[in-house]
Amino acid sequence: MATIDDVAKAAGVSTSTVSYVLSGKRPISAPTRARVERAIDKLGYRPHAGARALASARTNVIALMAPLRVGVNVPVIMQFVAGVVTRARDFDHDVLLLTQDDVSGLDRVTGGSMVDALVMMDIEADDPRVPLVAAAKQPTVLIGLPQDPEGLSCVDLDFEAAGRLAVRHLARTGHTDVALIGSPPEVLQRHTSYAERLMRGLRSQATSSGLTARVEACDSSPSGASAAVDTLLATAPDTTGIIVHNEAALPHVLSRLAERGIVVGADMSVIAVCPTDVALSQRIPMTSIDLPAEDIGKVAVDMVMARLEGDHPSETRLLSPVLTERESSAYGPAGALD
Amino acid sequence: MATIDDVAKAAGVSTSTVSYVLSGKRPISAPTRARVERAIDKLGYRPHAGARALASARTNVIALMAPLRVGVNVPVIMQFVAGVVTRARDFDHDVLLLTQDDVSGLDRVTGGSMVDALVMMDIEADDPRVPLVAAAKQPTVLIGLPQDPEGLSCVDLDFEAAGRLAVRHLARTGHTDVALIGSPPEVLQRHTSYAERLMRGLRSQATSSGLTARVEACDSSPSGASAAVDTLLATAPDTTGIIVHNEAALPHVLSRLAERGIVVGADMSVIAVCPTDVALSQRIPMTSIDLPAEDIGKVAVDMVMARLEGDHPSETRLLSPVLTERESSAYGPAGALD
DNA sequence: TTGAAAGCGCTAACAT
DNA sequence: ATGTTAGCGCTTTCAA
Repeated sequence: MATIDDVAKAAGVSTSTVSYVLSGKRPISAPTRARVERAIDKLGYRPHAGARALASARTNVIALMAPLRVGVNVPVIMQFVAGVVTRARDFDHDVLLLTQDDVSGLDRVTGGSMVDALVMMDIEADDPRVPLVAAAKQPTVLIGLPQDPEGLSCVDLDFEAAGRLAVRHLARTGHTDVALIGSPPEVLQRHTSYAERLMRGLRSQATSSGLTARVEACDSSPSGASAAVDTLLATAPDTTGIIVHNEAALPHVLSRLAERGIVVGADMSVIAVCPTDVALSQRIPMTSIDLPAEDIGKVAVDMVMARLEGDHPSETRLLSPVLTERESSAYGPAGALD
Repeated sequence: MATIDDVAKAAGVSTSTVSYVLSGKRPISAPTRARVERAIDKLGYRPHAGARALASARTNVIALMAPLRVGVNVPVIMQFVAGVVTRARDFDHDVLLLTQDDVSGLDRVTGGSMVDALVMMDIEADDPRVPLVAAAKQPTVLIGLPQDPEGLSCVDLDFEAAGRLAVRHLARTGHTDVALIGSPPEVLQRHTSYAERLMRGLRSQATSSGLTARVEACDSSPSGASAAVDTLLATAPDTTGIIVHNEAALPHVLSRLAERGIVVGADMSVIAVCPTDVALSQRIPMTSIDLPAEDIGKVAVDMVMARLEGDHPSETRLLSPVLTERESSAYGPAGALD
């Protein structure tokens, strides 16, 4: 491998000149620059990442800590990851992938200066990783919210607003008895923040809109989804509006409703909270509140890069939910209220 | 951040002693080792990854190039990724994630010495990435097979054997007219190797077992799956055995068969080629040939590490397919033949 | 506009 | 069993 000295020699300049041609951190005359550039690609020169990191204290790598457990919303996670990786490249950074159950990985990559910054997904209310990254010298952005986001940078869909929006929409379209079919019990037990935030918004809006709102946890399996639907209809037979916040269970919920002879979009209004592509690939196009997973991943990178450049303060950004009406919802028993 | 010199000072030894305590590359007396270790965790010392890479020409990072495009078998990809990441940690390596459409990333990470080795997924017959990695100084393992695997390290399920195995099983259980519902047309157009290999095995076995075998490409959407089923039953109404090699389409294929009043496991035998967890999460437990995605990811790492250590030659490892009978298959019109 | 040279923090050959 | 020291390849002051 050619080194910067080889390039300097070949171009008849000093090593620092080559370095500055590469970094653009000081003006270089056109002819010099040309000679250096020619030497660079004649030799196929690539700066050595380790040497660069050692000298500059910059790695051009960010860490992404993602839940790699198989089974839970994998496609959605991939959308976040894709957003992060794509945007990182825009900032000339690569992505080091860490898994959730490798908490010691945080120490390793931050302490060992392997990365310039971190993005962490799937934050729980009382997440053990948060104190670790708060103590690290690298800036971190969380996708999701811990209990106390004070002093941290976070980004997520505003799930509380999404809960309110969904209920408000159902209320306005004449529904009086609504229900949430939500995350699997395990997710709730871990107090994963998005699940609880959505429930909070839903309950508060139900109260202020004067609706009854029931909540069912829902295992993502077909049988789990069937059970949730059956329980719901047994205990609250007057329900005419369902909010589904569980991508994996959604198709099974719809199947079960169909099996029971309930026509979605007529007898029952169903609003999904999920990425748009998921909403569109169901048996009928779903009225949904978009979970813009890829965008959130990109915003996370934007935020972490901003903190890396200037001394931006930490901030929490909650993206406003957008509801799009499609074919799975209709007016309820009370009719139009607007 | 504490440096190795700080540690040496605190422990009253030389820097090299600290280095050797860390690497275990030469014997250290028990008391010395103890003093060094105490100093290390008193200071919270972490070796600087860049410095280490510069001095040792080892990064302890491997690159994983994975298709991050949303939509195609994402959960299965995640299983491969999980296997790679997990096993890499066993070798004290981290994983740098590259995406397929970032071909220049290969140059960047190899030329810049960012990684010790590479694992590449989703290999196409004439993959443009293959010549690049073949020229790199880092060893590479491909998950999948290019047209000409000569001189390359590859690992995959033996899809050709899987195709044969599936057909042989159907033949033995009395089926005479079988069909493949396979990958989406895009995948076939890219000549993704696994799709073609499975078809080849299926056709050759059909010939030697004297069966008729029809092949349908199949878009992963519900409507694509319905169309494939409908076309199949229209053009080959005597079909009693179907092999499905398309995880995403599988549930929709089963739904369509059910809609048409065809009872899977009685009127129609269906064999799925997919990870076992996918086979088990269908409406009925599927007879399947396992795609051991996580294992394959692990083997890929094992192979790449072996090449990194000794001077192992390149090799291609094809894992033997295993068929497990469950409830989706039964004897066909010709009855038991064994 | 360019060059010289001092590190960055570690590893490993060479000594003892 | 341990210490000394010469790099590894780059960035960035300091000088010109």
